[in-house]
Amino acid sequence: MGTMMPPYRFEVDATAAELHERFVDLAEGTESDVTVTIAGRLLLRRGQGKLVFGDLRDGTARIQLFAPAATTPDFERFADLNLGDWLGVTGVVMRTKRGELSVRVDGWQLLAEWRHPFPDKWHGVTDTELRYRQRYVDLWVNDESRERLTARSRIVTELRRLLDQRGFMEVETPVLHPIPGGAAARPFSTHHNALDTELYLRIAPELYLKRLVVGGFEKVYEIARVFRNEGLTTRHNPEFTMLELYWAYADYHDCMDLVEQLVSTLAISHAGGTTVELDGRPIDLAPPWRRVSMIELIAEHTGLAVSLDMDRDELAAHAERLGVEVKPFYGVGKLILEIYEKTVEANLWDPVFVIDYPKEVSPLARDHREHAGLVERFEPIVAGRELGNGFTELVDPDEQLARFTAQAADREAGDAEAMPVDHDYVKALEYGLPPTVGLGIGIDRLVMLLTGTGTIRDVILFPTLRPEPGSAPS
RNA sequence: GCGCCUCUAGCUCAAUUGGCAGAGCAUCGGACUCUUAAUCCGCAGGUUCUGGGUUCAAGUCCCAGGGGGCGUACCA
Repeated sequence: MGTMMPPYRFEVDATAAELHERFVDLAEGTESDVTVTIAGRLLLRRGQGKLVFGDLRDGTARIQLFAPAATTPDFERFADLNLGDWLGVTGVVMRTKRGELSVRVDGWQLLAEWRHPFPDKWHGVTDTELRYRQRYVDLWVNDESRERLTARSRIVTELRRLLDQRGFMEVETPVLHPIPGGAAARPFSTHHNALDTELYLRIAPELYLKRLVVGGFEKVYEIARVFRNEGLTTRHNPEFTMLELYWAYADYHDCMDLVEQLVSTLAISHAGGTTVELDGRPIDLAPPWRRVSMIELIAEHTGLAVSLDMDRDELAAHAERLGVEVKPFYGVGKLILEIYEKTVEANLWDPVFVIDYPKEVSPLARDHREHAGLVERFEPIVAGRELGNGFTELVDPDEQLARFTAQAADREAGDAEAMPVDHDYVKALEYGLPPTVGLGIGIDRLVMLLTGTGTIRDVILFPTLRPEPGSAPS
C-alpha cells in the first residue's frame, strides 16, 4: 500500500447505533434518501466480485457497508482493505435485499491502518497475556471485554451522580504522602529530588479526607487510585480504585443504609436487577442486608464463644486449633479478627454487614458506644469478598495519639503493616472533627460483583503485569 | 516468596508410546453483483518461549531460565 497520509480531522455525522434505531422500519431492498458519514474499524469483509460487503464498527455498534463496483470510488483499493483498518465512509442509508441495514459506500477514506494480522474473527483472542498487554486489541476482538469495561465506566459515572444527588462533593487529595496512613498495607516508596525527601504512594486517602471535614466540607468523597505493595491475585491488583467518603453528623448505621442503597441501585441499573450471579450462584442484593457482629459470626461458624475478656494465650490456642497462624505480637483483638477471617469470611455468600470490630485492629475507628474494646466498624461482605470498610470515626485527638502509639509499638514488634504515628493528623483533630462516618468501597470489586466477573484483571483496563524482558527504559 | 499447570504459524487449536510439525481463520494470488464467521480454487507461512542434556530420533522425556494462569502466603 505504501505511504498513507491520514487526514487531520474527519467530520462524522452519525453513529451505527443511531442508524439502527432511526432506520428500523426501512424496508428490505430499499434506499433511504438520507446520506450519512460514519467512521470506525473494518472488522469483516465479504467480497462478491463486483460487490463487496464490510462490517464497520464504531464506538456504538456494528453496521454493514455495501460497496458495488459500479458506484464505489477507488473500488479496487476498497476491496483490498485490511481487517482492522479505520475508515471514514459517506453514503446513502439503505437496507439490502436480505434485510441488513447498510451504508452504501459512495465515498470513503482510510483514516488509519492496522498493520498486523487481525486476530481470528470468530474465536477472537483468548491468550490472557495478549489481552492484558495489548488491551486495545482485546477491546476490538472480544465483545465481553469491551462491554465489561464500558460497564465499569458507566457504573462509576452513576455512582458519582448518586453521591452528588445526596449532597456529597467530589475532591482530590494528594497521592504522594510523606507518611503512608489510613490503612494497614505496605506502601510503594519514591523520592522527590527537589525536596530531597522520601514520599509514599498513598495506600488510602482517608486521613486527608477527614482533614477536609475538619475544614468544613461536611460531605466529601474521592474516587481514589490507591497503591499497595502486595501480591497479585484474582482479587488484588497493586493499584486499584477506592471510593472513600466522609459524612459529618452521621454514624455507621446511617452509612450501612447508604451502602445498601448505592449497591442495590447500581445493580438495578447495570446488572438488570438486584439479583446478580457469580460462579453460577445467585446473590440477592436487595436491602436490607443482614447486620451481625463479628463475635456472633464466629460463634455461628465455629461454635466458639470468643470474647475480649478471654485470656490471650487461651485464645491463641483456640486460634491455632482452627488453623490460624499466630504471631507473638497478636493481642486478643487481632486473634479474633484472624479467626473470623480464617473461618467465616469466605463462607459468607449473601450480602452481610459484619459489624463491631476489635479496637486493637481498628486504630482510626471510634469506640463502640456500648461495648468496651470494640469499635463501631462494619465491612460489607458479598460472595465471601470484602466490598469495603466503614466506621464511625475516632474524633478524639488524645485517643488517636494513643492508638497511633500502640500501632508504633506493634511496628517495633514486627508488624510491618502497623501504622506509623501521624502527628500532623492528630493536630488536625485538635481543631475539631465533628461526629463523622467514613466509608471505603473497592470500585474494582464492586464492578466485579455487578458484572459477574471472577478476576480483578478483567475489570481493570491495564492490569499490572511483569514488564516484558528488555522493556526497561533506555 | 512457595507449589501446581501452561507456552506449537499473526489468531484459535491439533500432532498416538519419543518416530517426516498439521488444520481453520487471517495474509497473499485467482473466481464470484445480496453477503452475514460468505463460499470455492491455489500459494505461502515455524528458532514448537530460551539455553543445556538424554536418545539412532525430542513439540513430546530430564535440568536451568523467562512469560502467563491458578492456588498459597502477604493483603482491615
